[in-house]
Amino acid sequence: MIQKLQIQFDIDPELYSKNPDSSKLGRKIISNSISMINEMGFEDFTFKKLGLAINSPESSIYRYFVNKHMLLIYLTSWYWTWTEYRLAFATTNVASPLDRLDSAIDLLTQPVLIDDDISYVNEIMLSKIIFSESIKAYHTKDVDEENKKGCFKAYKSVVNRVGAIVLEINPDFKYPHMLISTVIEGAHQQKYFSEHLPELTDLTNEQNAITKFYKELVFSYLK
Amino acid sequence: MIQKLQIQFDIDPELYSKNPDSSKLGRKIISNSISMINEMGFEDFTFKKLGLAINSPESSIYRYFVNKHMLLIYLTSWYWTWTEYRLAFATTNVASPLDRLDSAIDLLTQPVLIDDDISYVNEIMLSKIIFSESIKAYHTKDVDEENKKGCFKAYKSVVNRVGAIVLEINPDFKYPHMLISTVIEGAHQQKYFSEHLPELTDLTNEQNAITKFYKELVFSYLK
DNA sequence: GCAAATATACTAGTATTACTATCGTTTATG
DNA sequence: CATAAACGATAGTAATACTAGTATATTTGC
Repeated sequence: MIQKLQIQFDIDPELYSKNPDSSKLGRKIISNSISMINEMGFEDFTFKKLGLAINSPESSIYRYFVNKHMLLIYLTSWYWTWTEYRLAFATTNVASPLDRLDSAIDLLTQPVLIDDDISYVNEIMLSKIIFSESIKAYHTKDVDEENKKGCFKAYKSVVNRVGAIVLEINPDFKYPHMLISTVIEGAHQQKYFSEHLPELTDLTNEQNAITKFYKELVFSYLK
Repeated sequence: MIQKLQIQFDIDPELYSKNPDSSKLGRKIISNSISMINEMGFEDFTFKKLGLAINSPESSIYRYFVNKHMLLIYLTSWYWTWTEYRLAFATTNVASPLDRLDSAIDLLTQPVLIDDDISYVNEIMLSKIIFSESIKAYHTKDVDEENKKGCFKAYKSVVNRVGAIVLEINPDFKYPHMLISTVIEGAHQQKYFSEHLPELTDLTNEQNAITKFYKELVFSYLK
């Protein structure tokens, strides 16, 4: 029998009170919160509703995360840790940095379409959450504190890794991090705009217009 | 005696319950909310606190705005209406579309530094709010409804106007709105990152790195 | 296989937020 | 100067975001 390899990440213990990966309830919290946030949006999602859905009291969920905001940070960290793994996989053994950057932009600007993991984390839904809600993870009054605790380490690491490819292509380039964070955040926003404020984008019939736009933008700048 | 011209905008009546510009209390609500949101951030700002600050009961503020979110939308609309006016002023009688786009990017990527209006709206503080909090005006579960009501008309109009300059430079360009909304939102975010998550940017000693970055990005793409 | 530790369930309760309602008084305006 | 509109004062509600305490399972270590 073929056993699919289950990806295991060590998420920084600062991000939770009790490791959700260490118990049945914890895993239920993660998988159900992903589908619930996806359905109703982060604002309408509450620990009370989650508790109802998994038949556990609110107070039990608080043992894992001090609040729903830390849960969102946990989910985003999981996503970026996983994405760095995907990036490494997609770019090793590719000699040309231009090709590697091209693959990286594909990964960063498109939501996940297939869930090839068999864990309790649905990666398609998680990536949707990242595209539509991740900005709420760091755009709050507590950013500085949370940043000190390392809440955004995984995201910064991804930006760094792709920024390094940019520097391989053009070692004198002054703004590698700005460029990559503009692409990532821009792609998330353009996707959101296309669904809710289409006048701020340019919807066409072509597939992957957002990816195409950011590739042209990046490569014309780097040449 | 020289009387400075006071700029008057008609803000869409859909955005308020009672026009704050029509009464003393209304103007106090606007000017005090701008300084309070600036000081404590939008999340910590409440109508109760505002009421205390201006010595009026919460319930009186609700007569002007159904909630604090609509007040934020009012403020952003005011800003974008004013910015379109500034754009028009900065670009009329400039023949070259390249020069006009250059001026437009200056306006869109830099916070306001001088308040030359003598009204109850402090434009320096308002522009700071736009840079740091405006994303919260449209990144909510109620976007679609609010969009239908016209809450984001002023913003879309600015994106359109600058997008039109892009098309003058390159009539075949496919993504004028994407490009401009990327610049605007990107500049806001990079400013925020530089203050809270500097690893996502490239802070240098140079002045106006963000403006420089987006100008290079845009003009290299359009050529 | 059983005691000790740990995890979870159940219930209750608090502070704050985001409103809504009512009514009396002040202020503007024709 | 009457009358409508605006504002102030007070009270109250539902929901959210927690915290506390105690009872009951479940795991684990010997």
